[in-house]
This record gives sequence, structure tokens and C-alpha cells, in this order.
Amino acid sequence: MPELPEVETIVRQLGPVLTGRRTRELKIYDRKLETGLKEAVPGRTVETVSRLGKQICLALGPNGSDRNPLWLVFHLRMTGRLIVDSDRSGQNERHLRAELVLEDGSLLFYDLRRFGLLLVLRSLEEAAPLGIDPLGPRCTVSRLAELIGGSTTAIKPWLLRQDRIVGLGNIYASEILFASAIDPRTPACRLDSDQLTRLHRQTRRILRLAIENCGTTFSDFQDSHGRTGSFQNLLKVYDRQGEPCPRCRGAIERIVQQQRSTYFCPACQKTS
DNA sequence: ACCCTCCTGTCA
DNA sequence: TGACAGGAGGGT
Repeated sequence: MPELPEVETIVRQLGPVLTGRRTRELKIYDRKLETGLKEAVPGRTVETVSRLGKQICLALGPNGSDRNPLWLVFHLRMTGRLIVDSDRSGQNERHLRAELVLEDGSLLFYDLRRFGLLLVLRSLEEAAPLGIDPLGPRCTVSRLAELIGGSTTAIKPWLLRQDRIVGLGNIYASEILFASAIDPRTPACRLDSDQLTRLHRQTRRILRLAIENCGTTFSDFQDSHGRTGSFQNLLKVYDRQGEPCPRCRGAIERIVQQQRSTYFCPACQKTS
């Protein structure tokens, strides 16, 4: 469900709420999430809450029997939610999959479809290999061009590859390509330098704007207080097939690429 | 580069 | 009933 702006929203909220609090226990309610390392969780302090791509990372400090730090990594996938217990009213308790019990309260992991992940790691290096963060200093136009290299994959599915650039998902990929006036079917390696420049600039602009608006809510996204974002009001093409393009008034189209919907304006978005 | 799969739910 | 859902790993 959540893409980079939604995950960033959650991390910014959880940071002040969780930092400095002490862990009591990690309870697992879905056997898919079972991990032997959960026994290492109690008696630690939450030191930081951070985002790694679309993953939410809690750094836990040492405890009495282990002076090494420990990482809790959540990936919400399609329908995961991280909710602080004081905001749990309104959640469907049937979908509660795990609970980080703190000395005073808890952090609840709900996940309707059960695609989400909860990892307990000794080192963040064990997390999935990731590409560059689009909002980070390493994301330059030339780096983007390097990452694309000779890939003939259509640019829209290319943007979803987390081993190249992290954080983009189905909504923002369509929105970014509309803002960049690039046809989503264009082979990535055929983008010219103007298009690459626009793609780079619009990626960062749209993600920042979405973060300012606390992300996008359709049906599933809620932040850690169980609230919704507002960027859905600013979406130009996503889920708008048949509606007029905000730029040219032509009809927005929906196509399928790699089994996923893509929305675009065939008049405004060009191959080159 | 494609197809399927993992799950559960909603909507036409 | 079938299509679809903001993700991603695996197989061919």
C-alpha cells in the first residue's frame, strides 16, 4: 500500500512517539511472521525510527544480556499499518499481526492481506538490496542515467524496481510520468536528456509535495494515528481513466503493464 | 520480459 | 462472479 511519502509520514510521526521508550516483548499473532530473534527484543530502548526505501526501521539499543543493537524492520507492502495503541480504536482487530509491547503502551502491526514483513535483524545489511533514495544526495540526473543504462524495460515498470531507485510505487510512478510528459511505455534507455532531466526533477518535486500532504489515501493508507493523507486530492491521472486530462482535457487512459494499472494522457505524454 | 503467487476484501 | 487493489519475490 504505502509508497515513499506514506512511509515517510509514518516514520516522522513514530519517531517522537517511540524514541526513548523501552521494549518489553514482541508478540507475533501471525505465524508467517514468526522469528527466532524475537526473544532478543525485550529490555531495549528505541533509539531511532528511520526509513530505508519503503521499510520502517526501529533501532533498538543493547539490553542486559546483549550489548549489540537490534533492528526491527517493518515492510507494510499493500495493506500494512503501524498504529500506536492509543489510536487503535477503529482498527479491525482481526487483522492484528504483531505487537511490540513497550513499558507503557505498544506499537501495533495490522495487515489485512498479510503481505507485510516484520524482520528482526542484527544488522541492516541483511535487509533487501536497495537502490538509491530519490530524495537523497546521490540521486542526480547522471546517476539516474547510469542506473537506467541500456535497459529496454518500459520506463513505468522500471521506476518500480526497488533495486534501482527505492520508494516509488504504482501511484507515484504514474503521477511522476504525467508531470514529466513522458509516455509510460517508452523504453527506459530511449529517454533523451530533456526527458531524464524532467523525470529527475518531477520525481523529487512530487514526492516532496506528497510528503507535505502526509501521503495519499485511497482505502488502505492510515498513518500511525489512524489518520489519512490528502495527496489523493492532488492526483492528476491515477485512477482517473476516462476523466479529462487537467492539461489538455483529453481522456486519461488506463493500460496494464506487468499486470499493474498505468494511467496516463496519450496526448500530453510522449515517447520522445 | 513475462507470468504467477502470496492473502483478504470490496465493488461493478 | 470476476476484476481489481498503493508490493515484491520467484520461476521460466
